[in-house]
Amino acid sequence: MLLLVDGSSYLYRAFHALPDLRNKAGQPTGAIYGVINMLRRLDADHKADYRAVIFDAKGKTFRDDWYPEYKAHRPAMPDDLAAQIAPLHECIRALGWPLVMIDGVEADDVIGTLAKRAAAQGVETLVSTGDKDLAQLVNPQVRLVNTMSNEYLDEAAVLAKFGVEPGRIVDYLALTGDAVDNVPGVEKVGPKTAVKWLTQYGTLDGVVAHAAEIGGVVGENLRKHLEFLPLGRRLVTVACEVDLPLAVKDLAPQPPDHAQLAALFAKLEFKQWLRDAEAKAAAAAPPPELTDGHRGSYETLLTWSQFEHWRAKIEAAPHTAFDTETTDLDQMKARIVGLSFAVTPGEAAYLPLAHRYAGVPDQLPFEEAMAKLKPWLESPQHLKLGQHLKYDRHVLANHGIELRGLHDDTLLESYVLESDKSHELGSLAARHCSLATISYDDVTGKGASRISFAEVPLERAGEYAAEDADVTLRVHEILAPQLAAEEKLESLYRDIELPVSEILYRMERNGVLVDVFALAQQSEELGRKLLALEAEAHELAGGPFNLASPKQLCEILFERQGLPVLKRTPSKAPSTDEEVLQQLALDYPLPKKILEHRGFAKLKNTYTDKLPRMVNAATGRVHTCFSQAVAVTGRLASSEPNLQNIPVRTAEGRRIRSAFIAPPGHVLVSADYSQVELRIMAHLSNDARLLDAFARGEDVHRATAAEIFGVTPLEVGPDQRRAAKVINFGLIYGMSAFGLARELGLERGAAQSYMDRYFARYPGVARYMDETRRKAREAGYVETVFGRRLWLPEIRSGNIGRRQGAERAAINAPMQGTAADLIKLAMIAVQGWLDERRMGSKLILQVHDELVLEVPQTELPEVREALPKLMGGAAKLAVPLLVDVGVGANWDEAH
DNA sequence: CTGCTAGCATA
DNA sequence: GTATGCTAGCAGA
Repeated sequence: MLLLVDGSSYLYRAFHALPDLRNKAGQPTGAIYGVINMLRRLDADHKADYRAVIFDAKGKTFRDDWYPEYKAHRPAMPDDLAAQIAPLHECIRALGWPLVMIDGVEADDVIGTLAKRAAAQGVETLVSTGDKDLAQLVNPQVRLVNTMSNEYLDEAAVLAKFGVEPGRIVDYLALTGDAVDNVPGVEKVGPKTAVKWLTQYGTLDGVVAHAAEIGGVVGENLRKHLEFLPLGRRLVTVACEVDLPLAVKDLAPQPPDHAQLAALFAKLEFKQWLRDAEAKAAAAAPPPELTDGHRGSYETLLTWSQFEHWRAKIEAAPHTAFDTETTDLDQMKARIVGLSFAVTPGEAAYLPLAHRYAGVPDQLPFEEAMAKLKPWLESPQHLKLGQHLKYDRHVLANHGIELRGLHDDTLLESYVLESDKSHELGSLAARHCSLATISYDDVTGKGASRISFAEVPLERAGEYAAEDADVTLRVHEILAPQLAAEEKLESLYRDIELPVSEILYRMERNGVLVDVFALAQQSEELGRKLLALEAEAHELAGGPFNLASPKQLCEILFERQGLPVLKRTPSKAPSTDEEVLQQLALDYPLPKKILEHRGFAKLKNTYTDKLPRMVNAATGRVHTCFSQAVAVTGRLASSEPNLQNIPVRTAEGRRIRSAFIAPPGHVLVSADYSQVELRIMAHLSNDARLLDAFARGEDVHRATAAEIFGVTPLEVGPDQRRAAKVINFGLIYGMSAFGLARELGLERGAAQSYMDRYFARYPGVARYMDETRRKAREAGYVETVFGRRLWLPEIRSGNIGRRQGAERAAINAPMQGTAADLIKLAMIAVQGWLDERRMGSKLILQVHDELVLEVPQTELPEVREALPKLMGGAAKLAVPLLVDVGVGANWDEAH
């Protein structure tokens, strides 16, 4: 398909139709905006094999020779329009549209000629124009579209619109005239009369032949105009045989030059398109050339004299990047294989201590070397930096060494600067230093054939390990100044993340005691229940199938039993998720069994079977790993095992929770913030009514229900409170009326009216939501109360779904993120207090708004009293922070 | 053996 | 309708 755009016609229309846009320099930009906008729409709507934008060129045309008055009445082009032509042409070319402008030939004639040639080659043409004259070109191979009104004209549509088919449009125009081009028609003859005459007499020639028969003033006018009519007809006829210095095949779309577009849009101040172009330019740009010529001064330390030389270096250095190589990725089990150090960029050393393979060269004796390094590693005065030092801290602890002087961690530097990017050292090296690094997988292999680092040949190991230390130092030297330039981010990093990293290390090390026997017992009971349910399900299904297979389940439910499909998965398969089964269970027996089976299977497979296997043989406890740099909002994540999703909602689930126990003489204490995200919403939005509700210590869901339903708090019924609770949570998640309706089982309109009433009663919240979306759009990020930045790269996406997703994340992130900051501050306060008093109580878990401690009985009164104060006082917000404390022999009781 | 989907546990 | 991590099943290597 050939797509031809009548640039001249749109340029004039955009200039007059659009408001007087200007950039800061005062240059007019409205017409450019209008035309580009249209081209972008065309681009999105049509996949053209060939395309061009055609403009009138300067210079006289053959029509001027025929008729000196042609277009003569036109006022000179306004300066503000003339000024937009050159930049518009640049934009069009940068967009990858061939631009055609031929001296002495009008745009219409270029279009007509190209369309005709295309048809001869069997190529269909779509002409985008705002000019009705071009209707004469329409035929089975040529259509018109007015991209401003989205009106398409094929032959039938031309007939319907004008009353004559395309072939007689020139006759029609000769009669009516064309005011735009100053071609006069018959006086007093408009569309109606022209069509009437043409219908009656066939063609213009027919009309002329019968001119004498037409009565009235218009007949008189026609006869006066007879002499001019042939010229008029020639003037309005588009020439389809002009000489063109190009062919249809020259009009293939070019790839857009996003960098050039970004430069143009920046100057014109088309901000949204600028973002888009920048993003695409970045994506399209060849990745920066990565250098790996930075090795060379890497030394492998195999003699005492080499060792002492480097020991002197790190003793004297203001700070040293260091890294450990180990036997295991499990931080509680890993043993040291070697250590690497770097003090100046490009210079690093690897100290191999425990490589074991056939023919390995002699290494320095492990114990002796570690003993000599221990004072430096434990010295708070000697500053260390590294990548993910929490891991190295564990590894050293496994050898009885307590790392001190931890000054910087590139993982956390990167996380605070750009939480949404990868913080893996190789990515940091590529992103910030344009360095290609050796990956761990390259060195050890991966999957089943992965070898232990101890088996990696010294030469290869030395390259890899020394490079790690070197690159860590280089990345730090790039990131540290970036942090230093942003006071809040620097404080977030140094005053929150670094101290929290140490606390997390201690929590992981503490671990949590699990009643393995109780879990085993529960596993067995669950196993029996599962078998029974499986048998019943097979009975109901009329044959055996795997209840855990959604695919097989679909077959049974929707094909064999013919149950209605209520929902589909993103891949269009019928969904069998909990919501669907719950609905089906109202009418059929099998879904109920599946639901029960699913629930028990989840508990058994994920928890009661797994947790006992995660108990560390040496400590007898479960040691989760808290990830400090994976959640974009600033939250922690827990894995291996995840102890932040231990069941709590069902009785059977809580039984698992009750297997998390305190050792003899101790209790578990759980302290959680009450409705912390809603309180943060009150703080951020500064909404008077919401602040007041919290200040008075009201039940906030009840208060919300009273406002929405227009009753007193005492009159609020349970369903009303429940609805208000859903709304309050929905607000935190950036929910729409659609989502609310689904959740509450209401009509969309009813949900909307709830939301309208909410926002009417809490106008500060409405304002805050709008403001947050605006800020996200303009800055590309939103912030927590403590200045943590949450980047939203998709907030300006052209894809509506992605953009709305980013908007919801923008609403949620400041609340979730502030809550995350807050509990981190609380952890620092609590741990500081425990340390100061040399308490035996230990922090063992954090679950987003809850801290769990293992507390000696003797310390219970003190801890119980202190926790709410420490956590509640972690930050001064515009609302009180309420903390609920529970105590028990196990986590379930404490909760 | 690896990567994907569906489903589900938590805040 | 936000943020995570983990499981089983399954398809393609």
